[in-house]
This record gives sequence, C-alpha cells and structure tokens, in this order.
Amino acid sequence: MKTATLRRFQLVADGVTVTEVSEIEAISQPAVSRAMRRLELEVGTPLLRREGRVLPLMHAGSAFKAHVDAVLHHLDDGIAAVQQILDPEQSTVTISFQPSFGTWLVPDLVSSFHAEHPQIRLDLRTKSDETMPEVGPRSDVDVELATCDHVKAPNILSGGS
Amino acid sequence: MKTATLRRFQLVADGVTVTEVSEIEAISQPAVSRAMRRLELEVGTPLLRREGRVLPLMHAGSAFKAHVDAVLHHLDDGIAAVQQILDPEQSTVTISFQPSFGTWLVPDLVSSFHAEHPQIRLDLRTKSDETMPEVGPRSDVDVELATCDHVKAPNILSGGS
DNA sequence: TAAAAATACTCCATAGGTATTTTAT
DNA sequence: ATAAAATACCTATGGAGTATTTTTA
Repeated sequence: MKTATLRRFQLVADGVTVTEVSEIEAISQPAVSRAMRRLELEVGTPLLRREGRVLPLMHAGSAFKAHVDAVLHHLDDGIAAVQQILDPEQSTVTISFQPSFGTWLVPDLVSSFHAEHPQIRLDLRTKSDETMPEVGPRSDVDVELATCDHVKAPNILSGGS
Repeated sequence: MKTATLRRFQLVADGVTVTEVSEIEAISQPAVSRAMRRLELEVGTPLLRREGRVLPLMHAGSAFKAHVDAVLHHLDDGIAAVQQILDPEQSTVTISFQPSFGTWLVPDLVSSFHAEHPQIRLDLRTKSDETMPEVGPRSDVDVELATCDHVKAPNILSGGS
C-alpha cells in the first residue's frame, strides 16, 4: 500500500473526480482509477460506489476515510518535522480548500506554483477532513481557500509552518 | 512510500535488528536493509546511524519515528474498522511487546500463528511506541508480552478487538 | 452527445531474492 | 571468528502511459 494511493483516495472520497485528481497529482486518469481498484483490493472490500461520474463512498469507504485523513495528517507532520530539522528555512505550506474548489482551481494552482517553487512542499487538505482534533503543533493550516464571506487571514507571512 | 516500509522502519527504530525484522516480515535481510535506504532517500535525510550491528536513531530519525507510530496506528485502526464492518466475527488481535522480546520470540510466534490462522490479522506494536494517547475505541491492546512480574490480563476472550 | 470512468496493452521502475562482501564485536 | 549489515547482480511484479471503450448525465 503506497501513501500516494491513500492521498488519491482521500481526494476522491472528498468528492473530487478521478480526472481532477489526475490533474492535481500530474498523472494520467487511468492511473488514479486503477489506484482506487488496487486500494480496494488491499483493504479487502469495495470502498466507492461506481454510479456514473461521481464516486460516492460506501459504508466501509467512509469508515476507512476518517482513518486515512488521520494517517496522512500524521505523515505530513512527520515529514514536515524532519524538513524543519534539516533546513529551518524551508517551510511546508498547508493549504485547506473545499472540495468544490479542488474541482477547478487547485489543479492549475498547484502545478503552476510547484513549477516556480519546487523546493516548497505543498500540503493539500480538503476542508471536509477536519476530523483531526489538533494532533500537534505543526497541523495548522497556512492558506485556506474559501468563498469571500468567510475568508480567514493566512498566517503564512508570520512563518506559520 | 509504502506503508510496509514504514512498518519495517518502526521495528528497526525500536531496536529490532534488520535481520530479525526480515524474519518477522518473512522477507530477505537485504530487502529490509534497502527499504531503510529508500525511506531515507524519500524523506530526504539519513534517519539511522550505521555503527555496526545496531542501528540507533539519528535526530531526524527519532522525530520521524514518533509520527510513523501514529501513522501506523491510525492505518491499522482504519483497516480493523473496515474488517469489523465486513465480518464482525473476524477480529484483529493487537499484540504489544517489548523490543527485547521481538528479538527472539516474535518472529517464530508470528509465523507459526499466521500459518495456523491466516485469516486473523496480527497487529504488532512494540511496547515503546506508547506515544498514542488513546486515538480511538479500537486502539486497545489484546495481548501484551511482558516479563512475569508485570503481566497484564489479556482481554482477547471478551472479544476485545 | 459530451465528459468522465473503466479497460487493454505495453513498458519501465522499483522491490525482492540469492550470493557475496564488508564490518564490527 | 562470528554474526549482522551492506552491496552486486538478476528477476519479477506493480505501477504508469497511450489508446480505446464503456457509461451516464
């Protein structure tokens, strides 16, 4: 089981389409589709309902999803902690966005930003997976993509992460 | 990054030798050795000190280890949750043991048990990684390998997990 | 019918095994 | 001298890409 597969599952489970995930992760659409199949094989049961274009979670899927959120948060925190030790200057930017934004905004945003600043880690978290009750000091969000009437002030300038 | 690699790192970081890990996981010794190298490559820095037979953690290693413990706990809990939904009869047995036990007892124990009961998931946790402050209802330990003067009563018979 | 997901096929990269060498106790 | 870790070499399985087909909104 690869952590990249869990990342893709997380996005798909949040309502992002397989095609959009493929754009975000800069891989082909079939790769994402097969990754979901593989994950279901490894877990031992179907997780997603194949009912057309959107892949809603099945019972087992939503149960698994909550844990996957926690897994990836801890993993990102772990990597960020190591980065911090290696080079205190190099920070990880955590971006929180609503699944609806992921649809059209995030893919371009990520790829263009990563093209210009390849050394900055981008830590994507969909708004819906706020399942983590503050796991550690490094689990704060730096940038949040929201609609205009509830914008939060980003703490990226104060060296938030 | 594969979760199996994180599992091996967890054991090595707990003081289990590479050779012993290879026996526990039923793979070759070089496979474990290279898995550690790969992990260090992916994380971006050395994690273990190569000073002979034992591989003590470096600074970045111990920082990473704490998060890896959390990652694997959540992953195991997620898989166990799915198993529970699939088949409430099939339980996952969580075994906690001290690193010193892992050295000689666990490899045989695991392989022989799994040979007889392949459908039962064995969830190995070294005693030292008690870094998890009770993450969920399923994070309890069923069997604990300890020395005689501080044995705990196993709750496996009451359907603990 | 248009957009997305799934399949077929091929290819390459990564992980694993066996054999061997190095290293530390 | 012995036991463990690392390296070399080869093999194989798994993951990814392109092209295509199926499906549904």
